[in-house]
Amino acid sequence: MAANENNSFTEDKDDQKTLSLKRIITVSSDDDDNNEDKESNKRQRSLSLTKIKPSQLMNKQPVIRNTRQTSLSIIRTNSDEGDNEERKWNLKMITPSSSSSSNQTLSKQQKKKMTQTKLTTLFKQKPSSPLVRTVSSPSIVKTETVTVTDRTRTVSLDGIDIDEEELFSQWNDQLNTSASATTTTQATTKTVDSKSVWKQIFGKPVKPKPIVDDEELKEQWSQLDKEQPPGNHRFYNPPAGVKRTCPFYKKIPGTTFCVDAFNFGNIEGIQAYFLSHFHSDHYGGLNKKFSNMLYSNQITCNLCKSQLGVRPENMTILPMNVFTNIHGIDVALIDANHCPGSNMFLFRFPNGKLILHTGDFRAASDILKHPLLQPNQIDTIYLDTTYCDSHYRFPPQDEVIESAVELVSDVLKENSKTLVAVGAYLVGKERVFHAIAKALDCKIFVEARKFRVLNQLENDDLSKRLTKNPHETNIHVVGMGSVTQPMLQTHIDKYSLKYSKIIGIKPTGWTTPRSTGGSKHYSIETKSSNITVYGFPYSEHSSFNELKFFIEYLKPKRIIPTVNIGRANIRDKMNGYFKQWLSV
DNA sequence: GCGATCAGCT
DNA sequence: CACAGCTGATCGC
Repeated sequence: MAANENNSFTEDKDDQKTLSLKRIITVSSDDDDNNEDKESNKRQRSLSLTKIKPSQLMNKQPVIRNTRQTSLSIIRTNSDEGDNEERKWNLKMITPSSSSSSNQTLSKQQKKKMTQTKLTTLFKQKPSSPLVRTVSSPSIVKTETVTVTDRTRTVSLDGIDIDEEELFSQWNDQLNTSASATTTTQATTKTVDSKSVWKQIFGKPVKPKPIVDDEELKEQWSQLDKEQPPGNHRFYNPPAGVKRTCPFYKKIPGTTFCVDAFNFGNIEGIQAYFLSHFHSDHYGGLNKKFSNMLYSNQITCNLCKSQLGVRPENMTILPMNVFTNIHGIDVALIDANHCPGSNMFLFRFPNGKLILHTGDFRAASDILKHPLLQPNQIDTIYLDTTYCDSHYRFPPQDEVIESAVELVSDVLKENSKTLVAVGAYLVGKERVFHAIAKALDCKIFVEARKFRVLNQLENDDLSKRLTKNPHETNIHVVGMGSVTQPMLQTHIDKYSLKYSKIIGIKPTGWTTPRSTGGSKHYSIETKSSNITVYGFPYSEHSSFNELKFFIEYLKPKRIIPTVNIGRANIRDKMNGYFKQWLSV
């Protein structure tokens, strides 16, 4: 297909024709859920959101609040200067056509098969979970999907073909060296020299592009500053009696969609409520009374039902990696590499314009290889800017996991009567304790609620290693907040007959990596005779350099950050980064 | 007695 | 800090 061969967002009717159209069949739920839900309801109180402290509102940065009018986003000039040709990519996406047919007479199995994509192993589809089976489709929703069946593509610049594998391995090398090149102090802030990377990749320097401030967005942010005090907008709640309104950055302009916005009741003009993943600061406000239509992936919908009691008729499960037409806009879910059941949303308008909402994500070369994500094609990116500051550097997840596995086996070799407590979120950080359990070939103890949650993540090997019996294994999963000296003491006291020592593993991106000379990526946070707490720089958000590469590769026209946006000075700083990245 | 929300804390 | 909560208190039904 020829639709994506140039930079602009042109309409191309042929595009639509060459892609195969498939229809998802609505399957009604037979509510086969068990009574475990009742038990989970007892835990509801834990799902409330944290509010900002009054003291925080009072004493922080009053000057900045009232004196700075700041902008946040940028528009890349994409106009018709001749210089544009310099940066023009030639992208080809080969999409073999397949026949479209009526599904009315197909068997259940065939229907299921049709909703699945044939991408590479990177984006393998899992079979539907039995927990929530409904694909609710009220009449207003069209459920035609456009299936992308091939991720083969070639990238060339000025007639030179680029080997994508080479390109991405260059990036990985750069990221690795920059992550480990930290000194013990925070003295050097080494960031990757993108210009040289791009020069290596393309064999010649790339001309910088002029960047223009986005006045419209500037205005939207300053409006928001007037409505809300500086601080964390994600947790902001207005004074009693004042209803909080949905901020602009949670709405997708030109649509009736919002993303991760459940704290605002019925939002005016919104028909479709998208949820990117099951973390409380994103689903906050969602409960069984929810009466609109939520759109998310299978895993997240499972969790919304079992943990929050959201009714299946209020949820539409969307398939991964294909476009589904919702209220006239195509939407594709792309794995976000954050927690299980996390996805990004790619919205495609009838005229071809693309908007990407990353939700929470960790940028990786695998994500950039996705056939739906290509350079110079995206208009606006709503970006997870959690670690958008140059001092946030951490190693690739695999390396950190390897370190954790090594540490645990070393400790167990030295003293087999050691209990290993691995910190995790309700959803998130699974790879750490899973890898340890796989290496030791042992089971994983988790509490009853977490047992249910982990069994909904469609990970068979993980599921079969879980146990609710703490005596069956010395790998225990605990909440991240429980990985402290006193709480680990309490924990080991319960099992003191069997264990003489306990180590805590705290895998969080806030742990700055420390150069220990080798490949060990951990630090000792606290230590006593029988208790040691280890911090591992294991992050499920992008590091600064990963964000940088992500943006430098995709080159959107406009960036709207979704985290750390409560303070104008921080927004200014991020805006400065965005300008640099887009001009490379 | 239950669920929802809030304050405080990590 | 910010992440993604957790615990305990209070309020409405």
